[in-house]
Amino acid sequence: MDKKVRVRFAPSPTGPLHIGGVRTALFNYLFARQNGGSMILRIEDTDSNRFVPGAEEYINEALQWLGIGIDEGVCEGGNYGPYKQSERRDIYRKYVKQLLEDGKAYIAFDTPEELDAKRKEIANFQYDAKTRGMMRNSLTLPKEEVDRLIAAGEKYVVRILIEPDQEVKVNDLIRGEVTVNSSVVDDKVLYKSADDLPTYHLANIVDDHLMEVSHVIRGEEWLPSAPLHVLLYEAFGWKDSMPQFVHLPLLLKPDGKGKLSKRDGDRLGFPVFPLEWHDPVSGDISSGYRERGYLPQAVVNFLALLGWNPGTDQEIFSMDELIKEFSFEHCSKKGAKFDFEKGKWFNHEYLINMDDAALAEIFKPELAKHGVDASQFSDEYITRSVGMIKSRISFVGDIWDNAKFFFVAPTEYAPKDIKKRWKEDTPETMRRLIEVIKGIDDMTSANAEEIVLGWIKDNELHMGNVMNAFRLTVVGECKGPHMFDIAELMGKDEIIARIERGIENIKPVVE
RNA sequence: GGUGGUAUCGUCUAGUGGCCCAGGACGCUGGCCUCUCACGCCGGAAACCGGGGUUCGACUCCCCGUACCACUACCA
Repeated sequence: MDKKVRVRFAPSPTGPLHIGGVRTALFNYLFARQNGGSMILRIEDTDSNRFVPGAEEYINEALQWLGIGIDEGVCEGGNYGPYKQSERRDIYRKYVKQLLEDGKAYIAFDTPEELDAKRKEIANFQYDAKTRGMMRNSLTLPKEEVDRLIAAGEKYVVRILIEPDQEVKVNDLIRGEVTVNSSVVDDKVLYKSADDLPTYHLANIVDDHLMEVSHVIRGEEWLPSAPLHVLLYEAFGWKDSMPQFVHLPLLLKPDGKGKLSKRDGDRLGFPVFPLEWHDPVSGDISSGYRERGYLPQAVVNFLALLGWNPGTDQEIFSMDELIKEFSFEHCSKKGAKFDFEKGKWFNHEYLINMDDAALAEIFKPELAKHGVDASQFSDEYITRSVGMIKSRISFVGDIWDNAKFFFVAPTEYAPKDIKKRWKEDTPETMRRLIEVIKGIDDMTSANAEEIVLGWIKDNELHMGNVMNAFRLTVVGECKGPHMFDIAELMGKDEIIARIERGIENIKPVVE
């Protein structure tokens, strides 16, 4: 009885894909994969005024980066194309005509100015059964006049004819049945002759029907127009094959009120776009998760948990696990405030659990960016160094800050650590330490540690002071991995050289 | 203003009438570990919007109020 699952993600190419849109795409994808269905990418470019060059390419690249696969679309092809609405004019024209002929819609000549005037004149003005009798349309004008106006090239729109006082029921998989009285839905514009294009509402219904979409999974902002869509399916006589509706809760601002917007990212300092976006008109650059050093799996995982939960305590999910566990029953009805700190934590988790060698590959370009020739170091050396520091980073970009000492000897030493750990007698102690290290044959971490610590103990030196001064000369500051692990990896010569440089360059802070 | 939706720790959330004097996670915080910074481990503070019902029993069901969100374009 159930038809094949076919879902669509239908963005408008009016700018970069917003993170909320990404979440919608993700849920569509998860549901499609879970049910062995198809994921369609449809470009809704029915507003010629808002077209932005590059936006469509951006959408494709972003979805690809995140691993949200598309089965049918402009790039992928498919049997239900074209997948770009601006290329479907002929189709829409045919269905507009059908509606007109069936008396389900009518032609209206009211100009935007006339409508504005009416809205000012009448409180809560709405183009509907109560008001259309006083407007300029094919219901009030004689047929000859209508024909004359059209022939004269007068711009017009086609509006749906809504029967008042009908109970319209929208069945939503997350919210249950929502009932609205048709008297509050207006005679929406379905088609505008000015650009020979339908509006979203008409195009959406026609395309979903023709593309045999089984589930319309979209943001909650569409819920208020869902009754109109139901009425459109009825007007076309497609009620029986109408798709199942699912309205996802919105992504909200972290602070304050309202939907998450581009501005919030700028204001609060986190990306609201998956990829960096260069606005072709304003030249503005908006930061992206990818460029910020996020792993796509972490972004996906984080987004999935915004509005959905597994019903268990598990929080880390691979895409495959999400596909397996996802369900609308466990989707929240409530909008979710976007919490950047939690997103950061997810990335940290993914970085920590990442294979050291894989992380090293990601890090190599960063090395080059900082003027380090990666070929100077063996893969093993790079791999082991990132392995040692990965527990203290949240982003790919943090690797360099934490691991640079493995590749470049410190030239500056942290003043606050000098103050705390570099005393008058420290240089002498460090000279003695060099002698001790020179005597170590096997620099393996545990062995070197035993010898050095034994020396500290036998000479009744202060463990914290000696070790931190040692660390200061090698790392440049008092932080980082276990000292003897560092020493093992860098080798005896390099360690001794660094201690010598430290003795020469570090001057005690005199107060 | 109108219509619709939603309402559990600061945030994401579990909870589908008794298992809840409400569980997990992020963040915050005390401690342990320790040569440092992290990680890790052990602890802590922190919530059922208000009022009426229904019921032997409500975080859970109903109603009212309140708050918040969305929509209210020839944009999507």
